[in-house]
Amino acid sequence: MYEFPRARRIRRRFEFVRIQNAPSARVPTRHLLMLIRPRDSAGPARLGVVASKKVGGSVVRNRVKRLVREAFRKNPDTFPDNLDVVIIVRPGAHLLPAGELEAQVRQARMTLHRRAAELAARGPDVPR
RNA sequence: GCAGCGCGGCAGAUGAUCGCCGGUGCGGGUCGAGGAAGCAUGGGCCGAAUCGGUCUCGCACGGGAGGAAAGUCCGAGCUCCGCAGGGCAGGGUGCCGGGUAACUCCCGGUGAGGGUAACCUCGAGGAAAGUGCAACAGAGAAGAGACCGCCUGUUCGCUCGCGAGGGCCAGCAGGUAAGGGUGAAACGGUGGAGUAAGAGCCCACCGCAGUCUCGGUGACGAGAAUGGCAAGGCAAACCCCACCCGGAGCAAGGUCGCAUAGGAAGGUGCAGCAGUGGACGGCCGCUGUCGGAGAGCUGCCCGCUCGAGCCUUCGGGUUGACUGCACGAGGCGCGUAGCAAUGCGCGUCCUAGAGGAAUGAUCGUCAGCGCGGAAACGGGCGACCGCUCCGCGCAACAGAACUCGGCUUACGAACGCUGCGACC
RNA sequence: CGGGGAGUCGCACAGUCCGGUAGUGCACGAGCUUUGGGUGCUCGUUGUCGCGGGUUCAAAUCCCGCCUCCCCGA
Repeated sequence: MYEFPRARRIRRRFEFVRIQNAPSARVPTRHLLMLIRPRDSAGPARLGVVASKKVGGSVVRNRVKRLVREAFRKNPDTFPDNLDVVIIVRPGAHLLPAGELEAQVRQARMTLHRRAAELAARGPDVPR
């Protein structure tokens, strides 16, 4: 149930670039910035995490990315199907107490679903 | 308790649940090869077992970051390019001996320097091969120098004295490196003797130099007699001497797949002669020779080889997969040689391979350290310490990207040693 | 991951090879010129030479070790 296989990750550079340059919607939280865009083919939501060097050294970046993936994995109902999500990590996220990052992800659930419904109504492939 | 020094080792352990990565095995799907049996029967249809590939899914088993994985500062392995020969550049290293695949590394020693000590630091060859540099200050900065001073002679003047003669100021000629002053540095140091004043001119001690003897593989050390001061500083200035060094890097390189198409612009160079073959000429091919831009010999030159194209810019395509890629100068244990670094022998183990990039998350339990508190217990003459329990806090630096050997930098607790202080 | 380059007044750069004085332009401040501003002229201020060691009498410069930033790549 709570899985995170390769099929649910964004793994190509051009995919990252396309989502970041032309996102369909942006959902911010205090320490994260989520960019979403409809998937090319149907399926569950896919995730890609971006952590720049502003966030910290390689140890800090890897740790934050793991925490974000864990939050994505444990809350599959937060992210609607047929979406690509790129989460950009903001500096300071690694200093949060345990569980706080996951709480931020859960808080974004309503917004994500509303935006996804708007996109479905507007029709596919309408970049913002 | 405070301050400091050092070295090798460690880098929390364990359980549950949910994940990630790759490996092995089994099973399902898929693709390919295969062709049994059957149907039909001159070419066909249908396609089981079995084998292999690949991705995907499921299950099981066992594995999954570091001492620095970091900085990329050295050295190697490995790969490709280059390699007839000679010369010149260029770079690196620099006490001695040993270790090593190699090193700018390590170990042991010598010398110099620092510290009360534990201990630490050193690019530590050559300045009598040559060239160069030393601002400012100072009289003088390299085999120099007389500014003040000291001393002698002499001239003029003044002055004391009855006189012989003396004193002072200034000039001139000379002696003098002891004193002052300048400087980072002033051509041995201290003391004595000596002198008009002085001076290694002479003497003692110290320093220095080459010689001899002894010890040591050697750097060097110890001693002896001699010389009689001559050789100043800087080579992380050029340099000399000795030794070493091709260039690039796993985005190296290899295999497969996909795609584009011999594109455009600019610059620059050239093809002659003779022989011969295609029956002959044009034309083409081959051989020889003259000329020849350029290319190669990964810095340059000589020299050699090739030689009709070469150079620059723009434009176009692919932005995949596998391999290299993990058994190695390998780890651990024991023995052995050695002061040690390390070598040798035997046994044993297989121990990460990702690719927007795995090794994680949550919750317990037990350890570790610090602070505070507590009744009892144990040790000590005592200051006090230990043990137990409770609460709170802390738990660093940091993430493999071809692989090793070092160096450097970052960092937690413990351990050993040195000095000082307080208390008993 | 690998290869290369640069750090000097507030800004942009010289000086570094071959060691002794840190300089130029803009900016800034003051004065003159103008009714005032601008322009022009004169004068002036401003530096841990990225950081820490070492060599030297003396270091921006020579040597070593760090830090930050930038560029390149099949």
